[in-house]
Amino acid sequence: MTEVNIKYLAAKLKLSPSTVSRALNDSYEISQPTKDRVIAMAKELNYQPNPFARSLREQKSKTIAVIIPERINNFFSQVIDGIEEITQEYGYHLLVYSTHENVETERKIVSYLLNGRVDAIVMSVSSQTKKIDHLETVYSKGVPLIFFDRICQEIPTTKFISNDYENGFKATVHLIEKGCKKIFFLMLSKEISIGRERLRGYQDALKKYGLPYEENWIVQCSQSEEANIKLIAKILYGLDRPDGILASVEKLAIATYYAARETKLEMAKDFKMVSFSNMKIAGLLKPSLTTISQPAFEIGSEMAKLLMKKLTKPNQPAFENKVIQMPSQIDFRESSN
Amino acid sequence: MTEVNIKYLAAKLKLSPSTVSRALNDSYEISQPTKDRVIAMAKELNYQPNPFARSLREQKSKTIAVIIPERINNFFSQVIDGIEEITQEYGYHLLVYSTHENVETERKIVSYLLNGRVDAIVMSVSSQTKKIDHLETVYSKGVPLIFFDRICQEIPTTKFISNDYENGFKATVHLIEKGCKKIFFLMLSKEISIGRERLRGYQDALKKYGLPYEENWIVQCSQSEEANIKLIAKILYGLDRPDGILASVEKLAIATYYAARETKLEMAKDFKMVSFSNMKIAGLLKPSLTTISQPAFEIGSEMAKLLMKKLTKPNQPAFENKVIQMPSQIDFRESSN
DNA sequence: AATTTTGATGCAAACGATTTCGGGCCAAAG
DNA sequence: CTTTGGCCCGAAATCGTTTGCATCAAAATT
Repeated sequence: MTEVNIKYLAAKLKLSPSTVSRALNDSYEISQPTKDRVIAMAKELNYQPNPFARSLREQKSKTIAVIIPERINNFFSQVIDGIEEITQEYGYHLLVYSTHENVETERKIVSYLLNGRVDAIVMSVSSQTKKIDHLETVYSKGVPLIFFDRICQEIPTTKFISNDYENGFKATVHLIEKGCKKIFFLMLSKEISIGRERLRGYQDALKKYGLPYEENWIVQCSQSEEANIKLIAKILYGLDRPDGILASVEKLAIATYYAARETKLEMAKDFKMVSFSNMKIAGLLKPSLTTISQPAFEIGSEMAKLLMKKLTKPNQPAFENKVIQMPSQIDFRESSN
Repeated sequence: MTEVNIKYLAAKLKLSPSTVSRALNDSYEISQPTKDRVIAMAKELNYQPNPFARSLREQKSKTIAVIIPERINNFFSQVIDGIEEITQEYGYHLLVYSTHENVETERKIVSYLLNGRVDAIVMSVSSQTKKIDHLETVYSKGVPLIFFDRICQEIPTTKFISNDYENGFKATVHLIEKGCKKIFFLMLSKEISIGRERLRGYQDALKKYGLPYEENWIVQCSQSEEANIKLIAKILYGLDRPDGILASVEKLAIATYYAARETKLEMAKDFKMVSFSNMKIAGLLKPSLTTISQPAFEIGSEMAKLLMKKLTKPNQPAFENKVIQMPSQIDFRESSN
């Protein structure tokens, strides 16, 4: 298929393969006239270097793996757009995997990547991830690793999140100021870091305002959209029903819309809601949704910048063990008014 | 980094590398006891074959490129989910690229993939793609190629779309039956195939019902969200304003919501709208949106099945030059009622 | 004039896997 | 007793690049 390789070029030019290679890589050892000849011929024959031969030799792939829990989610799409924006400039490629919030899938994907297929991994862990030995393996193998959003605190590397604690706090205060007394907190799973931080903010806000709260106001939802709707509907039907809801992830806010519709309760009037979400059309919903949205694109591009620095410059140290917070934005809309 | 390779295994086992390779590939030439020993040792040392060495030798990468015009779009996300569902079973990897509707980016991406980096390409062309020599190059190089949604008719390969003509027709008829007399058609670009088919359906429906239509009812929008909103708002303000709108892509429907808001017109009452869209929450908008949604996941998985058949079985013929239509679904909601 | 330096290029060995070829060995068949 | 053929295995070539080292002429130095 790809007939034209370095050897072929060399034969055509009556040079040795090594000279051709060096000329193409602009080595100082090659004279300008020769370089020009080689480059001209390469262009003419439309020579494209074989990436595998190069990767094999150089022990690097110019490829980065991005692992996300789900694809149908604006936040993750925006993050990947941000990553791509930077990596494309450097000629890096992106292998994208979705775990579908499944740990087993996550483990399998990660295991595929331990053999040098990628130069680095950027990931957001699944909501079911509890045991983290597979992530420790990645780290111990020396594969550069960055976490974002759903981070894994135990691995000593750089992590990117937004100011979740602060926003959990602010959102809760906002609901309190709007008169809510019984604010429920919807979360996907206790495992995920992000949920925990947002929860802390929520709890501290209640505490600060001297509001009591019950253990069962913290609602653990599942992966099943239907089950979540049922669960939330049941809560909205309940005697002890909330007058405020803080949804820690977008999909639970959506489920709440459907649950409200089922129970014939009117959001904003019968109960108020704020959600963490990067949905673009939050303003078009009925009622429009008050959101806390993360700087997704920037998180992606910042991660990529860090990666490119490490991968393209010599003698770079390992990623520092630190958490970088990027500020979220709150947009107040009808659902909490 | 990755110390454990075939040579190392061979040394450990006091066998030759070739025997180890054969044992791992379950060759008939190797005795069962030897195979067992090798496999046990490989597992113990957690041997992972080097993908580049293998790709170099075998001239295949077990990687597929997916090129889409934008990431922040449920349709494309679902298609990729569908592709991944199948390819993951076969151990294939997905390189995902977004062109951001930019032809130049598309050309660049495509050129990266001509050197054997991927075993096949699945793509939806950008709305700006007019000249198609870069796609012809892909085809002539023999890289298996499948188009979907935004297809390129000129390349003789298999394409997947939904029944766009039919649905353009049906949607228009629906609007007519709801009493619309002046139905405008919003499209991104004349270049994209998908828009043209939908447009044909629209035109034929008008013709069938004996409704007149003006050339300027077909509105060419751009990539800029703001510009589109302004343009649509201007149309809604106009003397000759529509009482019905058919949006050929989701983002134009969204723009119409904002335009309506700006002009203080009430969708559904002052004008009706139907849109092609795979948005999950169309039902939660205000007013809820009547949509024609494509079987995105199935389109993805069907494409992947075809690909896997070609790539994993010997002596498979090239993809047939045909268009496969998968039926869309219309969901009637408030916006057209 | 003899030697060293420099500049430009070629040779050959990697990188890690697969595979062709061929070599023993042993049992069954001629 | 020779031949055939299956079975098990190893040596070495191969895929396309990059790179340490060798080469070799011309220029510079002593």
